[in-house]
Parts: sequence; C-alpha cells; structure tokens
Amino acid sequence: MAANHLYLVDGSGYIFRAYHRLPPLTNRHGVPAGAVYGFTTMMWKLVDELHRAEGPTHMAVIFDASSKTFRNDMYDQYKAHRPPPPEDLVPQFPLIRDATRAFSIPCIEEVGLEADDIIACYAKAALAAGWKVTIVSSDKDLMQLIEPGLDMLDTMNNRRLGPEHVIEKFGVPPEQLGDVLALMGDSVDNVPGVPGIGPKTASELVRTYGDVEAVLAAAEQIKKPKLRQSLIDHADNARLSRELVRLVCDRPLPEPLDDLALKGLPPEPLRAFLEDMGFRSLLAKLGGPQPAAAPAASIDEEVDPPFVHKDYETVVDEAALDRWIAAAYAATQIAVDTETDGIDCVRAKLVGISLATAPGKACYIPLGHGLAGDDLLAEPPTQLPAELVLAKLKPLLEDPSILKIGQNLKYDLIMFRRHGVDVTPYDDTMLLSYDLDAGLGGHGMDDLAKRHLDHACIEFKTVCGTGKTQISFDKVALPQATEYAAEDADVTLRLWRRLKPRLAREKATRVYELVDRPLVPVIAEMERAGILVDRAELARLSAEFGGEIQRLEGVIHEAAGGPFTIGSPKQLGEVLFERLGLKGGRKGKSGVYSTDVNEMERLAGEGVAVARLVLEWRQLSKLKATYTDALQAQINPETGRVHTSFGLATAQTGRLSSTDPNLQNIPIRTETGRRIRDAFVAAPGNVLLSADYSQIELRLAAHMADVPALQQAFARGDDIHNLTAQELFGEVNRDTRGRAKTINFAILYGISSWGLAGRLGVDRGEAQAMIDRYFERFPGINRYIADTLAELREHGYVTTLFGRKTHLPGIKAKTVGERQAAERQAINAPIQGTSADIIKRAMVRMGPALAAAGLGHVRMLLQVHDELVFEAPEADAPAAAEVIRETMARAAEPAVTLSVPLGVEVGIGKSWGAAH
DNA sequence: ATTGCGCCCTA
DNA sequence: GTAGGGCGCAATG
Repeated sequence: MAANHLYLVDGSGYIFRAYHRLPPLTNRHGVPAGAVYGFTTMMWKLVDELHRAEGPTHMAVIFDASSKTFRNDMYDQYKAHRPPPPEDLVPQFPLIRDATRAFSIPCIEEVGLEADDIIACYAKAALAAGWKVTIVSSDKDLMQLIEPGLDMLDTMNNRRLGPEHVIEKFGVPPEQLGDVLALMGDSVDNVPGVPGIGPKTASELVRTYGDVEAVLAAAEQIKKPKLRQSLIDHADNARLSRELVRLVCDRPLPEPLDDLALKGLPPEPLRAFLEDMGFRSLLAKLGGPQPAAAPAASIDEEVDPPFVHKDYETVVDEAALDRWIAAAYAATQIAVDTETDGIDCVRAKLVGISLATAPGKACYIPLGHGLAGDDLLAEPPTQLPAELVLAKLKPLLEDPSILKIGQNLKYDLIMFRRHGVDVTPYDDTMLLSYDLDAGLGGHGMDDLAKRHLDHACIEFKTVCGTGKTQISFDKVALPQATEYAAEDADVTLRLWRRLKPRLAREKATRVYELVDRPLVPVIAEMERAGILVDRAELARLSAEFGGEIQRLEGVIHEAAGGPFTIGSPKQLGEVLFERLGLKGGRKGKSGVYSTDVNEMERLAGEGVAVARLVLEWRQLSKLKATYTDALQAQINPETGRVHTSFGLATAQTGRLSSTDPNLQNIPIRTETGRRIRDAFVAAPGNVLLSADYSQIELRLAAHMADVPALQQAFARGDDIHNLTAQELFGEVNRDTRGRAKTINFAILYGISSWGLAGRLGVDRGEAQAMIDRYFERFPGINRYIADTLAELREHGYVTTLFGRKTHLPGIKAKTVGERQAAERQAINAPIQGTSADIIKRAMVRMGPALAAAGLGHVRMLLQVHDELVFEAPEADAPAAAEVIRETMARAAEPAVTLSVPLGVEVGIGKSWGAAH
C-alpha cells in the first residue's frame, strides 16, 4: 500500500483566482456562481484522481475564518488596506463551503488563524506521520513550506511547484523564502518590508548573508548608501515583517488527520448540490437519473480546461500532420500562429507553425529548427520539410469554410503570403479586443491572456533569453519550442471564444467587419512594399549636419566658458542659469531647469545669442540622430527599401501608428527638415503620389456638431480659419487668422481656457471670453460637447460615426485633473477616430478601385493619418490620382452621409517632398 | 542592460 | 488642450 497523500486546498485563495479567471456566470437561481463552478470542477478532478499514484488519499479545504488574526495583535496595519471583495463574489463564499461539504470533504477554519497557518499545521503533522503532502494553491507565502515530500499544485496552470520553482522565482530555497518575503514586503497584505528593497535586492541580500537578522547585523558594511541607510532606519520593520510572514505550525489540529480520508466521488449529497446549482454537465458525469426540465442557466457554458504544456504535441511526421488537419476540418475553425527567426516579418524566416483546434488541444510543427550550439557532429532535429507542410496546410488555410484565428495576423499573413498561401477567411483576436475594449488596456497576447484567462503566457525571454545572450527561435530545442508556440495558438483560440460572441452584443461588428479586419491584408501589403529612400542623399545630409553640429558645439562651449554636454538638459540648465547667471530659470518637478523650446525662445528674444545656437544645435542633432542616421540603418538590404511596421491596435482612437522606423513623423515644417522628405523617392520610372484630406477633422467637427455656418463654409470652399477670424474678431488679417486657427484646433483637442491662454499668450479671462464667443457663434459645438460628455458618463466610452468605441475610465478618477483629461479626450476621440475610420475605409477600397481602373500595379506605401502615399509608373500617375481622389472623398459612404464634402489634394513628384 | 525623463518630430 | 514614436542622458539594476 502506497503512502498516504494529503491534499490541502487553499479555499480562500482559490476563490479569488477563480473569480477573476472565469466569466461572470450565474446559476439557475440567478446568483453569481462562476467561482463556485470553477471550484466544483477542480474538486471533482482532484477527487477523481484518487486512484492515481500522485492522487490524494486524504483531503481538506481550508478557509480563513475571520479577518482578525494573531498577526493583527503584532501589527494593527496588517492587511489593513485590503479592499472589500467584489459584490458578486461575496455570496459565493458560503456556496463554496457547501460545495466542499457536498463532496463529503471537511471544511476547516479556525478563529484567529489564517488559512495559511492551518495548512502549515496539517502539513507538518502529515509529514511527521510519513505522509506525502500537496498544497493546492499558488500563494507565495505557502511556498515556504515546500520540502521533500511536500509540493504545491497550481490548478490554474496545472503545474506542480517544487523547491526548484522557488529558487527560480526568488533565487533562494524555500527555507530562506520567509526572509526574502520579509525584506521585500507585500503591499497587498501591508507587510511593511524595507523601503527600496524589491524582490531582486531582497533575494541577493538573503543569498549573501543568510537571513534577515544576518542582513541587519551586516547593514553597516553594505556599500550602496541608500540601501544601507534604509536597512538601518527600518530594522524594526524588517524584524516585524519576518514574524508576519512566518507561518504558525504548532497548533493542535481541529480535526485529526485520519478523518480527512477520501472515499471517492460520493453520489449524495453531491447530486443534490449539483441539481440545486444547475450544474448539468457535472450532473451528467455523475450518472443516474437526470432532472427533467433543463433550467435556463448559463453556468454550463463549458469552462476552459487548465493549461497543460506537456500535453502539446510536436508534429514531426506526416500522419500526425494529417490528424491535425482533419481535426481542423472537424472543428471548422483553427487558431494559427507562426514562429520566425526575427521580428522583421519582411526578412525573417519561417521556423515553425502552431495550431489549436480546441482549448488545450494544440500542436507545434517545427520547420526550420537548427542546433542550439555549434556542435558540428550533432544532427538538427528531425522535422517535416517546410514545402510539404505548407502544401498540406494551403488548402486548409485557404478553405472558405474554415475560419482561421490569429493574434496580430498581419505578421502571419505576410509570412504565409511569402510562401504562396493566401489565408482566408480569418479573425484576429487583437483586433477583436481593440474594437471591443479600446482604452481598457493593451491588446497584445500577454495582456489579453492576463485580462481574460488569468493566465501568464510563457515569456519569450524565458525561451530565447535576452540581450546579447538572446537566441533566435530556430535555436530553441523542440520540447520548449512546442510549449511556447503551441501555447500561443491555444491562448489565441481561448481568447477568440471569449471575444467573438461579444462583438454583436456590444455593437462592435460594423467597425470590425467593415474597417479593421479587412484592413489587415492591406497593411500587410504596404509593409511588404516598403518605400525607397536615397541612401546617398541621407549620408550627404548626415555629413552636412554633423559638420554644422560640430561648429555649433565649438561656439556654444566658448560662449559657456567651457565644454559641457549640450544634449543634457540638466547640464545645459546649470550652464545657462548658474554659470552664466541668466534670469528666469524655472525648475520642473525633477529639480531640473526647463530648457525646452519656449524657454529658449524667451532667452533668445532677450538677446541671449547662445540660446538661439542651442536651438539650432538641437534641431540638427535631432534630424541627424532620428532621421538621416537612423533611416540609413533601417534600409532592408534585400529590397533596398524601408519597411515600417504599422500598429493596428495601438492608438486609443482608432488611428494607426508606425514604428521601426516611424514614418509618420518625417519632418516637413522646416526647410532643413523637408530635405529629409526629399530623400524618400520613387523607383526608377515611377513617381510618388501624395493624397491628403484637407482639414478633415474640422470638417467632421462641423458635421458631428451640426454647425451650419461651418458646413456652408466648407461647401463653398471658403478658408475656414478666415471665417472663424471674421466671426470672432470682426476682421481678417494675419494675426486674427492665426489666433482663429489656434482656437479651431483647441476645439478639436477638448478646449480649456487654461490651455488656450497658454497657447495664445493671453490671460485666462481673455481666453475664456474667446471660447464663449466661439460657442455663441457656432452653437452646435456647445451641444456636441455636452452630448459627448453625457455619453461618456453614462457608458464609460464615446463612439465615432462608425461605432468605434474609446473607453475612458479616467472619467471616474479621484482627481479633477484626471477627470478633466478624460473629458478632453472624450471630445477629441470621436472626431479623431471618425477621421481614422474614414481613411481606413478608403484604404480598404483602394486596391479594388485601382484594379477596376486597370491600375492594379499602383502600390499604396504609407498612411500618415490624413495622407496616403502611393508609387505608380509615371504614365499612370494622372489616372491614379483621380481614382485615389474619388475613393478618398467618398470613403464615408454609404455607411455615413456627411453634411460636408471631404476635400482631397493630390500631389505628384519624384520624391515625397516634391509630391507635397 | 533596462527604465524614466526631457525634449522634439508628425497629424 | 488631442493622438502617436524615438532619441540621448542619467540613474537604476
């Protein structure tokens, strides 16, 4: 007979995690029961493993009896800052106790003791009796108990945690963990710890000195001054923390060990409990007669199984591949992810493909894995040939009846396109999240897994390392590669099951189907195309700027009376306002003098010559470092072109973003800067076309706020800033037009008298008077602002004309500053976002429109918010210009009919600068 | 080697 | 007052 094996379930810990992991389900009484359901299925699984070698023979579920414990006698602030549990969780606490009793398993709690302490007492007693022990929890405090014969089970991720896990996570074995936890403190439990010491420092100190007392004894010798002082100042807190995290394990057991024996799944009273809760699928598993009428309960939506990385399959033979393809056809949908040897999807090589057909059912098909080291004798791992796999997958990936699901599919689409596969139809979980939850957090897979699945994905760096020790994915051994890659597909599929049903319910279908999803292949093609830059011209500019920078440096250093780092705002401020004794230096919150362009312009206006020189130096340094130098380095050696990456789910408002390099901030305002734009050129025989919407946001504001005066002005083609100047100031000249333009922008940005005053250089009263006059002359604006803020307060988000949402949780913030910021964002987001929707629709239609006109070879290269850049054979440019103009001007139709025309200006030239 | 800040480029 | 990305510096680890 094998040794007894006691499972101690941390009931309190489990319920919180289950609550956040599972959707907010209710049972047949309409009572929230998601966490209860999760708990019940977990208990079922554990009890069912009775016959297994590692399975339980004895079990108990431990709860916290009260909020006050002996630790509060030691420290009255212990757990003092805990917020009360969420409202819909409270009624689930007693139900979880009911569930436990339904399994005929003891619920154990003890006044004055925390669940952790009771668990510790039972664990020690069982170990002393020669039993094995498993603690079902992922609480870091309980990890102190790990020792031979005792492990922990994290049922959320289905991982067993042993001493090596503690060492990996905290750098010390379990017996020293209490010392590390004490030093680092815990803000949730309000364990004070020592200020300035986090997990890293705590671990290092304990590794060096042994325990808290030894660290404190050695405090005087510690090199780092801040750390030394903090240890000395907070020695008492360190000792107190050590006691707070120490688990009590010497109390008498509330129930004897033998009473915890497990007898298997008891049909009664479990059946009664399941019936009462309406957990039908579990009831069915229990067997026997079923209740007649199926209650209208949502609880039996299948809850996802835990993540079991070892269950993922590495596909290295044809039969296995065929099996997965068959499973995909049977499921009618499949999550797909590609692994490559780099970030740059234009250059990177395909290394493997992962698939998932159901939650927990995922595989990895390695294609291009080599060897980790450079062992010349070893053979690369056995893999299927890439051509074979792609040929077998192609019909599936292109099958119109099978939905392909990806996370940021743009990347994978480019990868597959390069291998002759056109993936269709598809869903993108990143975009689903973006169109449902913009403003509520990131949309990367790690963010989404955390938010929706309470799951921490395997980090890329734990597989591939970081910094100079980083390896590319093809060097990762197959077992780890499989766990990482297949998990991505598994997570993607689970996310899709959560997000897709929300789309229609939350009215995000239109923007997803009509705007963002169809944009993916369009953007993919733009990135693949890239844009040609004249490397020699950039190099010439770099040299020229470099020479001028050197010259300016000499003059500035001379004027300053000695060399210093001009690029350091700290040093520059000290030179100007201390060494040179200039007046009016304003220090910011970090104690550094402000040296920004406003401040330097002020000094220059007061006759300080060096301020003007510094501004020139700054401009040239910026242009050289950010543009002429950096862009040369970004040229793809294979294509000779620069391939930016457009972010589809980055901006809160629906705009695109551009990185690596950012081609949406190429200079244009200054003459020197514009020379950089001239280095963006068309390929030989071609020209660049630049098409931009003129004042689209003001036009949209005129429409959305329904301001007849502005609408008529746009319809007539009048200069809108002149009109505004006439209305506000009664006369039109350079000065009033400039001020009117500033005010027009201020309206779009969510006006405040304070901000406008700063911009115009007038006092707040004057600014407010102008705003009042603006509202009076254009009354719709006032109403738009009021309606938009009402929408925000009611729903927590605002919407564009196409239904795109921007959530602004800041509206409920504690400080007025934050709430006002949210209000300004709310006024701007519908306008900026509608503009983004419109140009995206133009982009989606552009390919077909050009193709229909026999201009299919005209390539769209860039988008800069209100501008599109194309490359076309010289002879086709005039015809292309007309198609582009039409497509952009009509892009809102027919979904939205605007009360203003959309003006589009098209320029043609050999370079981007010339096309403007 | 990463991180926050100040500054500055775009629409 | 809106929305982005990226550089160098200086302080962290």
